[in-house]
Amino acid sequence: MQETEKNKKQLILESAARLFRDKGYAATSMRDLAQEVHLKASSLYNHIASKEDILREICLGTAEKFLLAMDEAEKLPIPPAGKIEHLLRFHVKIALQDPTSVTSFNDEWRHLREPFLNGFMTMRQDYERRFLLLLKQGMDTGELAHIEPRVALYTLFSAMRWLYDWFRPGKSLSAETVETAVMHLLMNGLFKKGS
Amino acid sequence: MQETEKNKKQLILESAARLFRDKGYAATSMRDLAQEVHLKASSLYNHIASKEDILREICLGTAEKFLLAMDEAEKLPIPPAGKIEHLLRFHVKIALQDPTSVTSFNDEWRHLREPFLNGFMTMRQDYERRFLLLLKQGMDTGELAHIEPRVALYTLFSAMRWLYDWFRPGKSLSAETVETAVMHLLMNGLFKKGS
DNA sequence: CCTACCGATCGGTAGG
DNA sequence: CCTACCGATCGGTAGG
Repeated sequence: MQETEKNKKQLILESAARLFRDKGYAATSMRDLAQEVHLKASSLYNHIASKEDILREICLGTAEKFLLAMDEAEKLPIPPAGKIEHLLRFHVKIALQDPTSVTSFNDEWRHLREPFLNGFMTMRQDYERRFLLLLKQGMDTGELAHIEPRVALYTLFSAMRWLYDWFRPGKSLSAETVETAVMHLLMNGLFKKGS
Repeated sequence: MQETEKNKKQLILESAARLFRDKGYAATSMRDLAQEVHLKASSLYNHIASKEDILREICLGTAEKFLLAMDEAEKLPIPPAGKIEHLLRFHVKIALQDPTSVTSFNDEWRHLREPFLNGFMTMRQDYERRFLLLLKQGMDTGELAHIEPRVALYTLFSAMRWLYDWFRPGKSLSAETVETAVMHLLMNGLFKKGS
């Protein structure tokens, strides 16, 4: 059945994303993954073409989500700084919603081989280029501080990585608390404001 | 000879740190490493006890460097916010000086097994606990903005990770430019100051 | 420091 | 979806 076929594949992709985040792509065996979804290793190949194929679907799927958010942000009828804030909040939200896929996207994409590696890097560069443009525009309008734009870009992206890698919202730190605190730190800095 | 013995081991550790950063610990084979230092795989074992032993030396050695910097910072005759700035500048500096070891420290430590895993985590937690205390003190004195301290801690640490992972200072981005820009962004935020 | 080799495990296939 | 199995590669050892 098409239906179950699809659900099983989705389950495999989700289990793989979790294993890749927890142990890393290279340290995750197809036998680990098979056990997770209650199959023998050989049966996985009825649903996916190869181990790399799984990583490819996760990485390209996540890249598409980021690019869609960028499309949306660019269309907003607000100044550049607002678009950037919108995107950074998206980074926080996706980190809390789908942390496993985003960790593969961030940390494991280097295990892709050509031609997928190139396709992935092209998407990533496109996102970075457009984000960089928004940063420069925000600096030109005077909304944003004049900080070397590439350094700002990578520092902002990097600042979220603990959210993907291992953080899980819980009783002691809620999703709201985290979003508020992260945004405040990145937008206004650690030092108390005042001129 | 003791002298050459030591140099060779140091060379192995440095080559391993570079391979672990570029390919990951699990994807780096002892044969990869042997080739890098012009030996056969079996000869590596005259210098090191095991693959995990290499990772352990890198991770614990780096942890010690961070703890030494913390000792220093705590002794400075300045307010807490200054100590934090001092430590963050240390994070930038070590990222530019020894990026390979710090990447293993950050990304590959999870491949350690007991009892080393526990020893490593204890050192890391000690560093985080002391950094957290400085943050809280800085907020109490009114120097630092009131941001959820643990979120601030992990966001600050995470913000540097692109420096370790893949950045190399060069003609287009010098070490000075990077340090200035990163510190400005973290201390004062992306938005232009002004009340 | 090397040659020769070990058992274990890897991703993946054949065939039903 | 499974059993049975493949060649390749893994970390590491024996012995010199």
